[in-house]
Amino acid sequence: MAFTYEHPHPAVTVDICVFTIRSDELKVLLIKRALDPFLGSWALPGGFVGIDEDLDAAAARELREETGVETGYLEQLCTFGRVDRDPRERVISVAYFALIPSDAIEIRAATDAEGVGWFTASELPPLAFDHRAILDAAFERLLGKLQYSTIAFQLLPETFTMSDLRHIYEVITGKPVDTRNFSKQILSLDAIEETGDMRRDGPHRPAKLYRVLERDTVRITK
Amino acid sequence: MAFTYEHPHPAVTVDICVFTIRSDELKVLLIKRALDPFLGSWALPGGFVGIDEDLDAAAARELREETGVETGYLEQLCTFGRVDRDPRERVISVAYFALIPSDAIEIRAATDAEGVGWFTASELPPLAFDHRAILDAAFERLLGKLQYSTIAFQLLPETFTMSDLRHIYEVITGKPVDTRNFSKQILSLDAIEETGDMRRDGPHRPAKLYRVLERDTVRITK
DNA sequence: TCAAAAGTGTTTGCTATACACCCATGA
DNA sequence: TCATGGGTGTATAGCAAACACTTTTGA
Repeated sequence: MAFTYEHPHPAVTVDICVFTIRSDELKVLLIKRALDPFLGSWALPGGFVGIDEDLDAAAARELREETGVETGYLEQLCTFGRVDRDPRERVISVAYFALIPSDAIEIRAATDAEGVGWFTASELPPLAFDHRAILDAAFERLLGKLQYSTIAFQLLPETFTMSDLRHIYEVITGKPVDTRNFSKQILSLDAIEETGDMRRDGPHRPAKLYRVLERDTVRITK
Repeated sequence: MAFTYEHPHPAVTVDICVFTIRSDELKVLLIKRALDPFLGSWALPGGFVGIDEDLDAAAARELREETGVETGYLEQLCTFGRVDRDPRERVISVAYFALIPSDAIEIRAATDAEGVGWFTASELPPLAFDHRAILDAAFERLLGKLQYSTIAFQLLPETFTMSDLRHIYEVITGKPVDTRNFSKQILSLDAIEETGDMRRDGPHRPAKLYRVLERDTVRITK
């Protein structure tokens, strides 16, 4: 089957930067390319946008196919369209930025089977196409939004401690965060509530468990 | 001539939200459509991306063709790709956001000749396609960046007074701005300098003229 | 001399930061 | 009882906001 147009049309793809926190590190989902060009290279998950598929839907589909995560935070990042970014044909890629809770990753992507892997954000392998530039833009967005929105909550499991949350900030910014100021500031947002339960996990005082009030809303706080 | 692909390809366009300040109002550039669909409707300037043309270059070309402005501030806004946004075929549009100084508009677009017009941002006519949503997103971006960057300077002519600059803020936000706090705040950015000249334009004390130090850089200030 | 906009400092309140000790538990 | 991380309050500094009068000019 062939599709013919009067004027040349570029191909349009979505590429998704999927972040999560695991083992005290910010992780990025990459897949190993099974086709030329860049066969064998690591790359962002993504693919062609269906001709009858919305952009967001295409990104959500790819996210689901690669991680098994149905929902999760997804926002459009920006569009990369340099003429020479793909050696095959003109490809314009709409990049997305996704965050998923650390406990939501299904086995498919969590195991390194089938050329899918989670990489520490600061230790990435060489990437195919301009995917390194896309990831850099995504990380910058993440770092920015951390400061003025509730975006970090998207990385939390159902219940969590104040330390878990503080840890997310510390891991992403790479800087220690003052515990007293942090909990004051977070609690003043009225965005989380105590579950009433505690977590006991070591030779120390148990930690209060919290849950996020509006799980699927990211609020601007400043 | 025809172009054939194995899989269906969408068309890709750029649409540009061009803002300027004139007559104490925020103005938006619109063009009257000369073709179906939406023949006779007002729409954002824009058009198809050349198969060998970068996205930014396509946006700059459209800006030049419609306003006669060679440079000017241009940034990618976001990409609109709803399946049904164009009744003809699948069209994905990369939206851009442009600011031009109030004195830089060439006659071509400044006169209402050939179905090109500057509209007050708060009094827009019905627009073709999803262009109203694109403009809303652009205005939101403008309002946001006004607060934490030097983006407003892009709307200034070569030399200007402190009142001119304050006026830009007042027109865009719709709120009065305190003159004393404003000049303190602006001067502390070290982004403008006095030219040494004054502007005398009425029965009142003359105003100092300033110029922007780095005309083509937008700096994040917070 | 009057009307109109330009220019300029200080006070106040709030937000952000710095900082240290006791608590509850498991081993 | 000791080591470990959890939990909490206060004092200070820096930034943002409120606020009014004098200056210079053209008519």
